[in-house]
Amino acid sequence: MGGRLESDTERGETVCSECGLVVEEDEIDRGPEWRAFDSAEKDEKSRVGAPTTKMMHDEGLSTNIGWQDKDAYGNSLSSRQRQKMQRLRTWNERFRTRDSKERNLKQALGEIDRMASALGLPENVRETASVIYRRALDDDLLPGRSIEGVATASLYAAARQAGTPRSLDEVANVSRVGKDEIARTYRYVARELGLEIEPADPKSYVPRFASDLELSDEAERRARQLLDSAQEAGIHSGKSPVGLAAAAVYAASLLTNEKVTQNEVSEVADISEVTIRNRYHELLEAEEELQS
DNA sequence: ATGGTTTTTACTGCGTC
DNA sequence: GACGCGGTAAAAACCAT
Repeated sequence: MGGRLESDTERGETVCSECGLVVEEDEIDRGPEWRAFDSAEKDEKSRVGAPTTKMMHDEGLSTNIGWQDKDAYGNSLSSRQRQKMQRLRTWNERFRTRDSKERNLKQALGEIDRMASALGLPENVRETASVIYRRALDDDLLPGRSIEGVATASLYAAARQAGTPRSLDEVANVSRVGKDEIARTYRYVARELGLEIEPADPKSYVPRFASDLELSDEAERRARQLLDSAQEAGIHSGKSPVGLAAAAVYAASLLTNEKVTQNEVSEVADISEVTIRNRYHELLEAEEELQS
């Protein structure tokens, strides 16, 4: 290896290929664009650019103590000096990993906060999310995964645990990683941490949808009731909870004469109208059978 | 990878305002 | 004519194997 200077055009940096020293950087600002003026734009911009994090937070510029017990002239060290060096090595290693974790955490918590407020999630959810993230970090679940990904997964998990779930799509919309990675990371983290993850209860979506549509409490109650009957009838397996919830809300709006259109429901629930139709038929059937 | 299931997309027809 | 709604077929996404 020659230690040449290489221009990394993708990152806009000129770095020494051997030691990783960055000679010039930030010729290009490739940070994400945070501002979006309408929802279409939001979709585009929220995904701009990969997270900056390189494998080592300091990009390999921190101190390393050589493993050979030689001094600067190549002479061997006395055993007393060797012990000293050994101690230095372990301490250096400790400090390095410690503040690497700290930076990691700092960035992750920032992201969690950002996403949580974009999704309108309350304080306690953010706290749960940070706890989950911390545990993931302590259990060394991070290597091989992006900070952003794990942070998003933590938030997703926290929201579900708190009974105020957000769908994968919603979460993916405010995250800088795609939803497949979020799903994968979430599964992994949940398994490794032994998180209890009952499938999301459709009812937990109802309040949010109802209030987005400005429906009465009565309608909201009705929707819950519909979902209870559905559960009795066992219409539950395999169908998406969000779809069920959306259908229940729609049906309830009909039953209480507060007409909202299928289209409106599909908007706030992020579910297709067809699915609403199919589900709400099933819901009404189930309820009728329950009467007899 | 595969096959079965669910969801989405796109299109069509009907009634109403 | 646009809108809300219902149905259908085919494509796509999802999930367990």
